[in-house]
Parts: sequence; structure tokens; C-alpha cells
Amino acid sequence: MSHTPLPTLQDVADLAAVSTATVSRCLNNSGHVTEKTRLKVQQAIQTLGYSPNFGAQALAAKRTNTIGAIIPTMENAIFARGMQAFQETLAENGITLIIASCSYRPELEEEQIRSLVARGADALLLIGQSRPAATYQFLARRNIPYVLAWAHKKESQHCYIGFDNQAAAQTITRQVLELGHRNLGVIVGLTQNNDRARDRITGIEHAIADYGAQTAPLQVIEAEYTFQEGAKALDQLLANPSPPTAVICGNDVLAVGAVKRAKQLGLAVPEDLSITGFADIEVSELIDPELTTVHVPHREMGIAAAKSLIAMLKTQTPVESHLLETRIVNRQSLGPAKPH
Amino acid sequence: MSHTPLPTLQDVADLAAVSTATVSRCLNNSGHVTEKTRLKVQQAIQTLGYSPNFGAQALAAKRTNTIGAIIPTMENAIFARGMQAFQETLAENGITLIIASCSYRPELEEEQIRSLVARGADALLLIGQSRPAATYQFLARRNIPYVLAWAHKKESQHCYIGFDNQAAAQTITRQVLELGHRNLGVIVGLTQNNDRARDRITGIEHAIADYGAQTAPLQVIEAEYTFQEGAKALDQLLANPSPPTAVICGNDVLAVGAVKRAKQLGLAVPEDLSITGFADIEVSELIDPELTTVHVPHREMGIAAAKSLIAMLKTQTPVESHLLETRIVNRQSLGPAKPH
DNA sequence: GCCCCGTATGTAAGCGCTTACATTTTGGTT
DNA sequence: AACCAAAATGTAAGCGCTTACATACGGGGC
Repeated sequence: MSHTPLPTLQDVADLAAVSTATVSRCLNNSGHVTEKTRLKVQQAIQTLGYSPNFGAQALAAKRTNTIGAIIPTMENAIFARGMQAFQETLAENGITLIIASCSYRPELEEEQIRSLVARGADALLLIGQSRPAATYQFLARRNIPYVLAWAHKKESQHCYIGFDNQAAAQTITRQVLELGHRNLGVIVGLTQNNDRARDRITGIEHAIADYGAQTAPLQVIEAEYTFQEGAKALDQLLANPSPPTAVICGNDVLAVGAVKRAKQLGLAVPEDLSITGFADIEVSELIDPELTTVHVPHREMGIAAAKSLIAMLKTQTPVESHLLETRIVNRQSLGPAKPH
Repeated sequence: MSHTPLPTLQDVADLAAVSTATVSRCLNNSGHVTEKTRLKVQQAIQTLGYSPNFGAQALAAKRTNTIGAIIPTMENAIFARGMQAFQETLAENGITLIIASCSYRPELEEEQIRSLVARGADALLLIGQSRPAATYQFLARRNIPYVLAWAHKKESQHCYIGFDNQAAAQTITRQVLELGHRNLGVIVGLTQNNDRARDRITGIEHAIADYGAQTAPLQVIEAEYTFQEGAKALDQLLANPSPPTAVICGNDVLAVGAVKRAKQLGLAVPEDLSITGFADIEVSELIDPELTTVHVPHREMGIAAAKSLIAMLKTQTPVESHLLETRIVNRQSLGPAKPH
């Protein structure tokens, strides 16, 4: 497995009969190079099959053209589409994305942040806002720009690229209430270390309070992010002596699990039981009935996050938060409450 | 946004009153360091909040502790679980994973390979085998170890970590035939640039040939990897004057799309139409009826791939291919053919 | 034809780490 | 106490690039 050493900048410079500085300038199009020499250099690069050494470049330039993202999980669709768009946008700008996942465990996230930074990530994308102050200090100390995605908060020192989870949840809840439901149940993801889930609950509660119409204490079940857990959570909700007529779910996976379970139990959705989701991922159109849910602009979010980070890197100054709009997608899982 | 410069190895060495070499040895546990000095150094690292400079490390050591993976897409579940396990295993060994996706486009894959290598990936994971010889030459030239995952081929120069797509497809097809079906339809992913899909078709064809029992020319529809396309493909299959009584799908997403469509058309699954999947991803248990499908050991595959790559990196020699077993998961979407 | 200035190119000093090799220390033997 | 090998530590030479600064070049304006 031996092989000739790879060509270096020096080799290219020699072959093109210019200095290494000139070659470097060509490589980074930092200007000040005549078309003629640029061509010569290009040529030399071609014939040698040269490609720059990443470590050397990083060491000398103090930047890696790498951005890191730490998401709770890659094992499900909730972040996939946004990340794909994020990556595409970065790639268009010559930046590589490194994704790490932290399984919703804050200590792991902390570790991953350090690891990505140690690996030379120039900037980071993080999900949501809830993490120790020390983490933010670390980033500040290291002067690493970051955005917080999938969430939004006004008047914050952080740069958010996301939507208002609370408002979105409030809107869909209001719609449920307007259809006559007066006894709602809620299934959300584990709220510990998940500010998005908490915000959604708050939104639901506000909507109900506005209506002043919930007939029983609001039951909120927290469940892990799987179909099965969504199903189990529904069982719990239905075990109540006066079970809800509509279930608001904090995400589509749980909702879809609940729909499946409802059908197994012989309940017609939405005639006997309405169920709503959140996120509008692909499965929401798969289940029968299709899910009425909150559409989240995943791709736009990924693109906006990439652009913001690139801008921060370029200007070395903070960038405004970016609030994206959600909207309700009316499909079939939400219907009017049965008159009694 | 200014800030004090980050501590360097030298700073640590000074504080601990040792040489940089000693600090470096501690960092890489390359032995030859007394417990006492190790502690001193540890201490200094702590108080300075030191973390090594990635570029410098890569430059000096000629390795980055980074492995790259290029998968067709991150937007769906087919590779997600395996990649998650892959990443976890790498992380346990202090290696960072960089994932890129190529949207099933070979020229993009080529580009991504070069990009990851240029970024210093020490080794690569690639999906399937079909790519230009030039690509393999490039990797050989650069002396980059790689494994080909999600596929398997005996007596190949490459290191495969995967399962036998053809055999698996053949097995499930045989099972369909044994249930009395004599008119099958096939829906698979786009076979262009996808050797796995092609292998599966071959397996299906072999099984049918063995049985010698297909009553009509086998219809094979290729479809993009979405629920919708699976549904459309089913429409095509059913447009035939003598439509199939069982549809073998090349993956679960297409299968699930087909099941949904069948139900919309008023066909009972599996009573009127049997449908099978491939991969055993989460959605296969979501749809009603649940999918009878080929279980693929995603996590084992990811773990095995990581281990092989790590071994290759350590020993600088090729490693044996690793064949994993698939098995059929019998759920409800496959039933006996109606007697006529 | 000369001077000046803006632009193109060259020179060389690091960037922060690893590691081969040199040197010192350690502790067991005699 | 002197000796010696083995183990621990130190020294310093790069790794391949970027970039501040120095130098060379070229073309108007007089």
C-alpha cells in the first residue's frame, strides 16, 4: 500500500514557474493575479492532480470552511429535510457540514459542541435554546458564531432561525376548539431538555385559556419520539373516565402513532376522535386518515440558517434572528366534535 | 468580538513545566509518561481550558481521525439507523464522522468523495459498488481505505459490509410464490446507478424462474423513493389487463405507498392484493396492514463498517468483507393467493 | 525619457502540532 | 559506589499552507 507522495503547493509553484504565494492566491481567488498566470497555475494543478492539504490550510488560515450542526437525532425525519437544505446551501458556498447527534441528552450535546469546535468548526447550528450558560460562554470565548434553529424568541441576544412554536401550537389548538371540542388531550415529546416541546404545551394551554372552555383538567402525556410511544400515550389518555374528543400532538410521529392506535381500538378518526400533528413530515400523508398538522418550512429554515451563518462568518458580526411562518395543513384527522 | 488567543500546547507545557513532546504524548496516550507527569499535564490542560488545534494536529500527524460517508440521501430512513450506529461506533473510538449525500447522482458522489478526501478524511464508507474505475483508482492513489456498505459481493477486491440483496429478494419472492401467487408485479427504486435495486430484481427473477410459474411477463416498475411514487407505480401495475395478485417492492417506502394506494382503490391487503417490502424501516409497522418485509440488520451493518474501517486504518491492510444475514419479517401484508 | 504609482509577484515567517533522535533520569545489579 | 539498560523526558525539525511585507514591473503624465 505504498505510494508516491502527494503533490504540494510547492510542486505546483515549481511546475508553473511562480511562487507559492501566487498559487495560493489563485486557489483562494484572492485577486491580484493576471489571467495569464492564473491559467498557467490552473494547468499545473491539473497535470499534477493537486489538491490542497486540509490541515495545512486550516493551520495557516485559521479557518476550516467547516460548519457543525448538532441535532437531537438523525434517526427520524424531523430534522432531515431541513438539514439536507442546510447542507446544500453550505456546499454551494464551499463549506462542509459536519453533523453530530446528541439523542436529546444535554451533556452529550455539550461534548459534541466541544468536539466539533476542537475539530475546527468555524460556526455551529444548534437546535433550540435550552443549554447551560457555560456552553454559550465557551462559544463566546472561542468566538464561534452560532444560530439556534427550530425555535424563535424575540428580544434575545441569540440568533434564532425558526418559527414560533408556541404561536403555532396555539393556532392549531384554537382551530380544534372552534370545531366544538371541549375536552382535549395532549401528547408531546419529552419536555426535559426540549424547549420546543414546552413552548408547544404553553401554546396549547393559552389557546384553551382564551376559550375558557376545557371541561376537565387538561391531560398532558409526554412520550418518546416513536410511533409506539404515541400509541401508548393515546391509551393513557383514553383510560380517563371522560376521555378527550380531540388529541393535540406535539409532533407528527406521535400523532401518527396515536391515529394508528385509535383505529386499532375501533375508533373512527376523526368522527370519534380528532388527532392533530406538528411538523408536517412525510408520514403525515401516509397514514389514513391523513394528518391535519402544522406545516413547518423545513427547507427554508435550513437555507436561512446556512445564509445567516455564512454572513456571520464573513462579517464577523452578529446577524438578526429570522422568524419563519408556519401554517396549518388541513387534511383529514381533525373534524368537528360530535354533538351530544 | 475580540478575545484572548487560545492556549497552545506550548502554554500547557510551560505551565506543567515539561516539554511539548511530553504534553503531546499525554494527549495521544502514546505511553512513556509517568503517572505523575501525566497528572501535572492534565492539570495544566484543565486550568488553561486547552484543546488541541485540529489543523496543526492533522498537519503534523498526517491524519485527521475523521471518516467520511457518502450516502445517497439523508432525507429518508433507509440509511439513518445504520449511519447512527456507524457514527456511535466511530465516536467510541475517537473518530468523527462526516456525512455527505449525493442524491443518487454518481457525478455528485465523485465530487463528494474528492471533497471529503481533500478535507482530510482518513477513510470512507460508500454505498454499493457501481462507480467508475477512476474513482477507485483515485482512492488507491491516495491510499484511502474504504468499505462498500449495504451490498455484498463474493470474491471481490473491495471490502463489502452488507447483505446479499439478490438472495434476500429471492427468498421473499419464493415465499410469495409458495403462497400460490403466480402473477407477480415488481416496484423498485431507480436502477440507474443503484446496484442494490438491480440485484433485488435479479433475485426476484431467479426465484420466479426456479418456480417456472409466472403466468404473464413480469412487470417491473421503477419509481423514485417516495410514498407517492410507490402509489403511482401500483396504479401502473394494476392498469394491466391481468393485474398481479402480489407486488414485491424493492423497499419499504414504495411498499407502504403501494399499500396505501391499494386501500384507496378499495382493494383489501392482503386478501385482494399482497404487497411486500424491503428494509424493515419504521414505517413498515405504521401502515395498516403492517408490512411483511425483509429485515436488514442496519445497526449491525453500521457497527461492522466502523470496525472494519478502524481496523484498516490501524493495520494499513485490507480487511475481509463481512456478510450479514437478512431475514423475513412476517407481518400482515402478504397472504395466500385467492383460489380461482 | 523620467518619475511615480498602482498592480503583480516573490520572500519568508510563522501557524501549533508530532515524532525521530538525543539526552537525562531511574533503579536494579554487581 | 559504580555501572548500565530501560524508561522518561527534552530538542528541534519539519508538516504544507497563508499572508504581511518587500520587490519588480508596467504604463501614464510631464
